Amino acid sequence: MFFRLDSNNGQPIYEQVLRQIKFAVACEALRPHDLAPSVREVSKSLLINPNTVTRAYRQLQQEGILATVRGTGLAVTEQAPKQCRADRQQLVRQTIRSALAEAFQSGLASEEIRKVTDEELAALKPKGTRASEPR
Amino acid sequence: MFFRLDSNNGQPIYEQVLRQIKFAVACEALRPHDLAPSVREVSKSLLINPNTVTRAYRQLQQEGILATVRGTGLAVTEQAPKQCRADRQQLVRQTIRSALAEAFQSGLASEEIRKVTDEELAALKPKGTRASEPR
Amino acid sequence: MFFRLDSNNGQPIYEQVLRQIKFAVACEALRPHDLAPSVREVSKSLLINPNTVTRAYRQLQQEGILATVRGTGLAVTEQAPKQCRADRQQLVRQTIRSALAEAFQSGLASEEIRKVTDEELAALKPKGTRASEPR
Amino acid sequence: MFFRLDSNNGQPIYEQVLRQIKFAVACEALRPHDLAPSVREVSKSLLINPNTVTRAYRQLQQEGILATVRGTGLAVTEQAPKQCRADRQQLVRQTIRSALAEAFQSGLASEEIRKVTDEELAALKPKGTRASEPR
DNA sequence: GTGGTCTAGACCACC
DNA sequence: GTGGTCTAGACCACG
Repeated sequence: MFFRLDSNNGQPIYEQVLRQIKFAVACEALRPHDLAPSVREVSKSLLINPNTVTRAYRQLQQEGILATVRGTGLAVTEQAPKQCRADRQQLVRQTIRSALAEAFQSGLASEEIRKVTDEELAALKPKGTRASEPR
Repeated sequence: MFFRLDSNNGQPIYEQVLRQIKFAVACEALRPHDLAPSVREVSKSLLINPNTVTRAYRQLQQEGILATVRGTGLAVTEQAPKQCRADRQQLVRQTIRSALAEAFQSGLASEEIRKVTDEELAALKPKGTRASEPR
Repeated sequence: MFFRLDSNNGQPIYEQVLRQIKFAVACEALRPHDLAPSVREVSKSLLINPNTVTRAYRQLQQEGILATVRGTGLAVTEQAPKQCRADRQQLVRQTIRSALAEAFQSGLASEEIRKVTDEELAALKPKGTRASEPR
Repeated sequence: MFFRLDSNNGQPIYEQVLRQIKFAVACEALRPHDLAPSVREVSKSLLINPNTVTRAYRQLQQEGILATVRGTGLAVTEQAPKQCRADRQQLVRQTIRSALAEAFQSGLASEEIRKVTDEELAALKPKGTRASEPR
């Protein structure tokens, strides 16, 4: 597994791990009955404490994304893909909504917000589009 | 003063107070040499701890938005309006940027992000159409 | 608060804490908007690690029983009482069900199970009834 | 052999195996001097790790239920039937006792517990009425 | 004072 | 090897 941590962007590490697992499930990099990478493995490769990984995994269990197979590891559940895809949708929507609401509340007209959003989107796009360019 | 607190939306209370002062300055509800409402007044009307207000005011002093007038209170500085307007711009931009970046990073295509953004903006508009009225 | 820990009965400590909070809510010893005893307080009085308490409290938050009031503590939610009462019912039922199922599966006739259950209930009763006897 | 595993119901697999052997002895499906099914056989038919079966068998030897017959396998001992029947009794009793105790401790009156127990027993009965048939 | 996060390292049961 | 629990102690932001 190839995790990346953005340390110090305000997001707790355990949550970054959690999201990346969900993301992997959403893109079918992890499928039902697959084992998630072991706690020790993740903690070693990311140079973080096993407890931090455990915390992410525990929450994933509570959400029904992972389930323990004793002595074996944590397996992706059958329902996980559906749930993770839904999650991603909702998460993104929520984030955008609150950002826009904040912008709005701070007194900007919606046209201005729109303009800013378009600019930022344009600034972001290149990185993602380049992927389909010939190398 | 016309403050509103969204308790528990993740934003620290002191920061909400801070922003609203800045906002008031940006839209000229507070002008240079006006006195900011007293700590006591704010804390009583918002039912929050005076320390919290103090903290917001302290930071506003550090940023040069407010300045003490001995024996009188905290007054808005001459440079404050310019600074607050700039701040507002930058803050909003930053917030939107990171929200979009997060959306992007979570694997959505920029068209999808665009769509979601437009929907959310439309949902927000009704309440705030007033913002585009002539001033 | 007067918590009791049955150490070494197999139940994790964090879960015992969790249950006792739920129980307190169910009996209205803790009501909505009350603050749960602080992490440090509980950990000191039970001689357990703060993290263990934190874990219980975190789960109570996830279940919507408690909610953080920042810088203040963890408050019982409005919905908590209903939820805790339901929980208790369901928990007990589930425990009994699986015990009986196990008994059944191990080859006992239901009359035998019935007999054993009655005996055990009788053995348990005195402790609870004695409380209303004169001392 | 007619084993069934409830994976992930909280009971260790090795213990489920162990119990089912004991059960087989208790109901005379396995009699003294019979050979217990081989580790290989069991592990293959239940799709579990041979070590897990070995562990169950090791404990059965320690309890004197099984004994090695060199070059042949593990045979049921003479004393086994008596012991297994006693075990079963005690196990069931213990399970029921702790379930009831938990129910009690969680604040229910014994009448309520009684009611719940009866309901659950009734719900269980249909499947197992056979248990009261003459043998 | 409050909770939230993280690290370090221990011990356990299970496979 | 796996996860689960617990301890000890640190640092942070918030009120």
